[in-house]
Amino acid sequence: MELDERKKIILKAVIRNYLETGEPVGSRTISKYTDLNLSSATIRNEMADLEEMGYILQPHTSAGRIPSDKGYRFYVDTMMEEKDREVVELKEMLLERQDKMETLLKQVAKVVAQNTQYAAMISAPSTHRNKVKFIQLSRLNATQLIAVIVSEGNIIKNNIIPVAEEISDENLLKFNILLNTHLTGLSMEEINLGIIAALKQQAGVHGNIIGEVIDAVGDAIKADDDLEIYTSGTNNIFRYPELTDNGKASELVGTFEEKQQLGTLIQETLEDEAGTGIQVYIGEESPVQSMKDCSVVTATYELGEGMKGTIGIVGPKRMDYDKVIGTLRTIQSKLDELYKKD
Amino acid sequence: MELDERKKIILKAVIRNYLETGEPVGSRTISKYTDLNLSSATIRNEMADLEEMGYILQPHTSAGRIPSDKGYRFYVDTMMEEKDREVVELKEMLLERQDKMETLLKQVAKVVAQNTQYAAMISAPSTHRNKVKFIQLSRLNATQLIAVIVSEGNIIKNNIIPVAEEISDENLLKFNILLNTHLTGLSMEEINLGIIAALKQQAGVHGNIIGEVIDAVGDAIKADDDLEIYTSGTNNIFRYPELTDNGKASELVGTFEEKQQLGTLIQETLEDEAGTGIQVYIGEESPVQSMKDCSVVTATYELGEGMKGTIGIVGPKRMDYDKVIGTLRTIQSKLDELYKKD
DNA sequence: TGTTAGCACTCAACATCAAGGAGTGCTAAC
DNA sequence: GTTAGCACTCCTTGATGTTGAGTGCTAACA
Repeated sequence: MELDERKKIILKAVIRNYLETGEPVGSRTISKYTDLNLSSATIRNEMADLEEMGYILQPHTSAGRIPSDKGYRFYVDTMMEEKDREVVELKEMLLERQDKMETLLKQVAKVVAQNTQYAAMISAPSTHRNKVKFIQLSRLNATQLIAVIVSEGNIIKNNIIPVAEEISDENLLKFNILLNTHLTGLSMEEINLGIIAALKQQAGVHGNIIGEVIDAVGDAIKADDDLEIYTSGTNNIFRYPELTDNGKASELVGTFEEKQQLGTLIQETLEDEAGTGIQVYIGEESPVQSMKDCSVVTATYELGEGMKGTIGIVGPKRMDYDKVIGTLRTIQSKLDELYKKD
Repeated sequence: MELDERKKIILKAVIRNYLETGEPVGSRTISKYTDLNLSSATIRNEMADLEEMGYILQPHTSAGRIPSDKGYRFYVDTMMEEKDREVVELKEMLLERQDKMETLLKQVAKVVAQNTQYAAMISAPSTHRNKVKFIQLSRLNATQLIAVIVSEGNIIKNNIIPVAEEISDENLLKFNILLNTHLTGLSMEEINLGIIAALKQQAGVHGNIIGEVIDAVGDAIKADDDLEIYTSGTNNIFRYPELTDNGKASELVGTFEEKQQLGTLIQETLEDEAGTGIQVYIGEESPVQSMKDCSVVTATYELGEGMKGTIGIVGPKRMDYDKVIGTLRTIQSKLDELYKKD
């Protein structure tokens, strides 16, 4: 069977109505709601077809129809074609320039959650392809050095390095020059074994310390990998009974607190990124188990120079996709602007 | 009326039974449960007295009794007298020495939550009374300095300082010596206007920059105040219907995510600290609105030298106070040990 | 051939009602 | 002071009926 024009109109009407009310929608409603001028009986026949085709389903025999995952998918796809540039006015949107990346991200998550009334999460931009901008070793005391590593985007990392023997001021200065000349401007991937060997050689007798230092630098960089994710509006899930019934709330709250599983979502988004960087996971499509009853919309944002992160919105399948996608687009561009002012 | 010995026994029996079952407990149950050898009728009379005195209450006319806040308070107080040193075996307790304070705290929260099956939170130890150990200014580029401040306990803070005019290497070195000689060993409160004025004077022409630097140092220290709190096991609240019915879950989850309100709890605990550093807030006693239906047990822990933080456990009023307090005691001593190995 | 009116049917939701039972308060007897 | 007995309360549970929204099917219509 084919999804002809009339079926499409009816399907959209069913979905749109369900998004608004959250109640199963019947044939009579559609008959009045659309301007097709068809009787409820005709609509019923079409709806039976749509059900057979898997776009809608009945919670029980004598109830109206609700969209299936496949139905939502159809809706999202056609909707995204139609209004690709819908601008959404954000209430109380205040994203000031923040020194601290952490504060900025928390703020973004909060704004997104408040505007959409769904749960929001945001991952810190990966520093993966980031370049080292500045390294400094200082002596904290006889047995400890402190390494400060600054990368593009002014992400600062510290690490305390224990050392066996004391290092003279002279050597410390030498190390600093050595490290900065050799490592500045390199991305983390580019610091390979060859460079490390060369550094060790030039460090002479204190070569072993250079080893420890490089390890520490590696540590500092890896530490960033262990997903910094901020969430906001987790409690918005309680607005939607279908997410919180039957103990589902517990799982979802757990996922949002643990953040580990959110990482897989972020990962997935970053990997198969489409043109606009916005993706919609409906129900079973979601890579996260606890979100099989939700829809998840993710967007990659960019703070320039490959500093990519992900924003995610989690809500019921009957979420307001228009608004959510619009909000994410707006946020994307706001973040873009923010960086350009730099 | 007086709370005589028999009444105490009955009250305790009621509470203990209610802690186990979560159901209102009737006179017949108590008559069998205790070894008082009293008939249910006698118990009934006593229970009527206890209700009049406000220790227990009836959900409805023909139901058994449940403890009131006052009842719980009595129970907790007498219980804490009796077994002040109960040792609780912690399952899977693995607190390894962690370089990163953050990782350690998250781990503690997780261990506590898993062991007690309640929601747990932990605040980072305050660096308030902490002493400056090391300050270093470095030049990031022509217009930016980076300040690294290390305090006792190796808490590291960074701050980027924008500067109008470029500073020579020579001056930078001078500044560093100046800052370290004057500020090292001082607590944050001790850095007063007098010292700042003296520093500015000695800095000469670049005095204004010193001002900015001090401000940044202040910033770095204040930044720590904005409560680093980690939570774990928030979803444990779903184990207890009395915490999640009627939309209460939403509020609680919100509180745990926002963390701001948890701050007041932490604050309160740190302020009126008793001997053992453990406090119990039952129902209305809690300073946090959303926890008026919960009990909260908090404990201050110490990582030596005035580095005090707070651990909190949030659960239903019918929580297993014995176990919770035992767990907190154990954690307290483990953390103490951990620091001593330093 | 597509559309529609009509009708019997289904089923969740809701209200009503009775039975069961846990527990109480009170009274009178021990 | 303690206890047995009894009437009473009120939640809980399950059964029963009613309502209403919505369906599928059929036959008639354009």
